Amino acid sequence: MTAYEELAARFKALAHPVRLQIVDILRRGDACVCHMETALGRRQAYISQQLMVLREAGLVDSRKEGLQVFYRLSDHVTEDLLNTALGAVGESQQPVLTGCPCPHCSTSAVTSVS
Amino acid sequence: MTAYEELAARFKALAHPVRLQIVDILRRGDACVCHMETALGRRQAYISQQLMVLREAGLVDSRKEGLQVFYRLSDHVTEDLLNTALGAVGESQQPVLTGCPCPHCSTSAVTSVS
DNA sequence: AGACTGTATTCATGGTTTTGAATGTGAGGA
DNA sequence: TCCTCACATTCAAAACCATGAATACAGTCT
Repeated sequence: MTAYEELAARFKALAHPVRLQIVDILRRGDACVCHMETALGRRQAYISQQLMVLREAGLVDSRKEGLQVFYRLSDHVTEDLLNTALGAVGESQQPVLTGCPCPHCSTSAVTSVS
Repeated sequence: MTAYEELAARFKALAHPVRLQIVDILRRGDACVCHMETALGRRQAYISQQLMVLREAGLVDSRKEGLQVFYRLSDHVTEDLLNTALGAVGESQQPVLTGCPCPHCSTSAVTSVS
C-alpha cells in the first residue's frame, strides 16, 4: 500500500460529518459511547456503526471498562489534521462536557479537557 | 452547511490516491494537465475526471493559457493538510519536474519548486 | 474553413457507502 | 440462573462513487 493509498484511507474515514464530530470529541480525550450518544443526540447503534468505521481504519482504539467502552484517538496524525482544519482544541465546536453526561454513568466516568 | 459537513466534503475529495497525487504535485505550484498526465502515467481523460472532482469541491482553481489549462490549489488549507499528513513539500513523493515534461509543451511551461 | 491539439464531458456498469431496523453479545447484579 | 445495561453486529434498500470508453469542445495553425 502506497503512502497515498494509506492517506486516502484515512481521509475516507474522516469524510463524514458524524465521524468528524466523534473525532472532534475524542480530541479532548477518551470518551465512552454513551457520552457520544448524548453529545451527538443520535441512536446508539448509529454511533457504534460510525465507530466501527473509525476502528477498522485504525483511527481509534477502544478499551473496555466494566460495562462501558472507552474510545480514544490511536495516533497524533488525526489530531493534527483536525487541528489544521478546525483549529485548536479550545476552539472546538463540540460542547465541553465534564463528567459523562449520560443518565446512567454520570457520577463515575470522567471526561476531562486534555 | 455546518463546519463538519464542509470539512467532510474536503476530506471526501482528498480520499482518493490519484487525487492525492495530483494535489501533491500542485503543492509545488501550478501545473498543466499534460504535466500531470506525464507525471502520473495515466490517460488524460482520467486525470481530467479527477480534476473535475477537485474543482467541484473547490480545492483547485484553473486558468486557461492558450491550449493548455493550468491548475493550482485554491487555498492554504489543503496544502496545510498535506504538509501535516505527508510532510513538507521538500519530502514529497512526487518527482520534481522542472519544465513541463510532456512532449508537446516542454519548452514553454515552467513548473518550479515553490 | 478545415484539421489538429489539449482538455472536458457524458455514459454505462460494477462496486461501495449510508442508514434505519432488528437482533446479538457479554459483563454485572439480583 | 435470569435479567438488564452498554455496546456491537447484521441485513437490506437506496444512494453514491470509480473508471473505461467514447465523444465533445475550444483554441491555434495553415
